[in-house]
Amino acid sequence: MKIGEAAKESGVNAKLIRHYESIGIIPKAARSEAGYRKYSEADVHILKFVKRSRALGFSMKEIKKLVGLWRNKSRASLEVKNLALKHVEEMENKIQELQDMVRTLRHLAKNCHGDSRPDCPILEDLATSR
Amino acid sequence: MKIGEAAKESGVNAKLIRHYESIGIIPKAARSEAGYRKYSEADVHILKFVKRSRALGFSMKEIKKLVGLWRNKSRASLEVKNLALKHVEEMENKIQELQDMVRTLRHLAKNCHGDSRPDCPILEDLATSR
DNA sequence: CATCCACCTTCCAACGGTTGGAAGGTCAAT
DNA sequence: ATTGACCTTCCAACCGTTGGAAGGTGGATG
Repeated sequence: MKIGEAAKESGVNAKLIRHYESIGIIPKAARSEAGYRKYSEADVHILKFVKRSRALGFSMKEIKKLVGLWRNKSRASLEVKNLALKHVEEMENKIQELQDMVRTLRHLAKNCHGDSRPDCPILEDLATSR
Repeated sequence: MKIGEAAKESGVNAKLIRHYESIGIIPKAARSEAGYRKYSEADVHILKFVKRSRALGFSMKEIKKLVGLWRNKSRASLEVKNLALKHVEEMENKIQELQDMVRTLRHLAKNCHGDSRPDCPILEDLATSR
């Protein structure tokens, strides 16, 4: 399988596949005589694994670990679970941050006329030191 | 006021102040004879405005607009309000995304022993095409 | 006056994750 | 023989921030 087909199969862009290889997320692909990268079904499987991990918000660093754990059949599930829960915690912190911002901005926007007049509580807030 | 003092006053790092100037977020600072940037209280005020806007999650592009609107006394509050509400909407989308990921991962983690055994529903999920 | 230190200057590069382009090689079909 | 679809590598961009290197300036000390 050449990279284009592996891309189609896995749903991961060919460019991105090369990138993942270059940063060591996935193993270096075997090469054909002409120098083309060759992929097996197992390789495609890894790519799908990476894609799914990205969709769950893991960083590339975390994914590197996850791929390692996945391929190591003697891993402890504790390690995976801790990685996942740490990630969940980070996402929850991010959510909290965003919600705070949304709350503040919604409040400010509610008190803003939103017409052709220039006075605007949003700008007033931004311009105020706290 | 030199850049260090302006940084302390505004809470914006000196390095970041230069960066903001270079990308046109804030006007080019006046210079002393030796070439040092000089800042007024008004400049510090702009820096605080930018800082506060960042804290509310606005992108630099949006902040550029906001600074422009703030300094333009004949602006319409509608424009500011729309900018703010568009930003709120984006943040709410992001929150939704994150919540979906958290929900999925929490569910997977709950079914994971989290001990020394290797079998792990989290990895199984990641390895499954959908 | 010399020296020291804290400050300032510019320029260049890195982080993460992805995407784009340029310039060129390879392979199959027309 | 030429086209066109694919592949290769390398380099740069996005965003916002931070870091370092290499050098100039200002004011206080010895």
